[in-house]
Amino acid sequence: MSEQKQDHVDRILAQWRRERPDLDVEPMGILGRLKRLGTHLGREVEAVLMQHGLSTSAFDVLATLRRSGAPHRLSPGELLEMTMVSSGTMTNRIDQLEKAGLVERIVNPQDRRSVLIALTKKGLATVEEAVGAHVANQQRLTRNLTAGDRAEFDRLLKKFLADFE
Amino acid sequence: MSEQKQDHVDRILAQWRRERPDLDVEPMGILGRLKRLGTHLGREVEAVLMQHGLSTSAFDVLATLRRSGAPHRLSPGELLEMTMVSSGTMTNRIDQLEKAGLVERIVNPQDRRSVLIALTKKGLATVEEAVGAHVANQQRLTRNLTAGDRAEFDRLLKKFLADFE
DNA sequence: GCAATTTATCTTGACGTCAAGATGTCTACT
DNA sequence: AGTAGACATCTTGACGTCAAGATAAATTGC
Repeated sequence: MSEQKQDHVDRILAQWRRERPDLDVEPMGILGRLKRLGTHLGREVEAVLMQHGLSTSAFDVLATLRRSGAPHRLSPGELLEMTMVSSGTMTNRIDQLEKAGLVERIVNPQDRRSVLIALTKKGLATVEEAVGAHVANQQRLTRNLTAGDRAEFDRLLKKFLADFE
Repeated sequence: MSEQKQDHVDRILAQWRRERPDLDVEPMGILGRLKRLGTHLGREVEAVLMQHGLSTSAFDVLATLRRSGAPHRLSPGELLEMTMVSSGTMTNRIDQLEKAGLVERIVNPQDRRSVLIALTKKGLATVEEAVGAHVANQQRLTRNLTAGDRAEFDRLLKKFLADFE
């Protein structure tokens, strides 16, 4: 019972059912909602991080370094493994953060092919502040789901995600 | 019971719990999985559309025109309402599709500020073919979820999405 | 009718991303 | 030692996106 009101995606599906009744659009509903939700959430997250002078990309790198624990140093390759981006993208992110004085490249005397990316004092202070606001924002964004909804949603996301990683 | 194995996001959360036990990271798990899943799904979708010579962006516009029904014409403004992108992005998408001969701009004699974007014969043929492959791909991507999972997942997505639109 | 406002689309410049390949370094084997 | 291959990072060029503002046309109010 208590079918929710027709939303944007329902209208899209209704158009397809009228125009192409041969297609099974149930998966399209799920994937369409997932994509729209991701876009909305991404924008909400970005808005808060921007108040701390960070893009989502920049925050991702700083947060990865921070949660790796002291001394807050990882190689570009290690950062790459944790962030689903290409090597070129990571190089670019590190360049920007270095220009902003939030990380520094430290040569690795053991292996001169590689470098270590280290949080600077300023980078650590910035990410510590930003992560608090970010987590509070994430709580705000999920507060309209009940505890049961959140648990069930997370279970389904984890199961679905497991198909791809 | 039957807790699933630790995944990438679980490892991130474990790091945060060790480094910042003061933070409540439950929402971060949900939002993190949602983002990663969206990235994976986006790449899978793109791969199939590329086989038909289309980017996801291009397909979105062609599909919006197709499902609007004959004569498959909408103004840029109408396309904008349905696609969550900025006006500059839509102009660029239409430019690319026009160059490729998949749509054409038709002047609107009623209102010379606006134009109508129409699927060409080639555009219609392309999207009809692509949408079949796309829907089949979406079924493949969701086939590891049970019917019950899919219904529940869709319910939660719809409820969550409603907060933002 | 005419000016001010609103509407619809397009332009510009900046940013983040990727794939492909270049560069420099290390390792293993001869 | 020397060389072939593997490895780690960076460079390049193309693409899609956005915010902000430009342009042009329609509408409203006087």
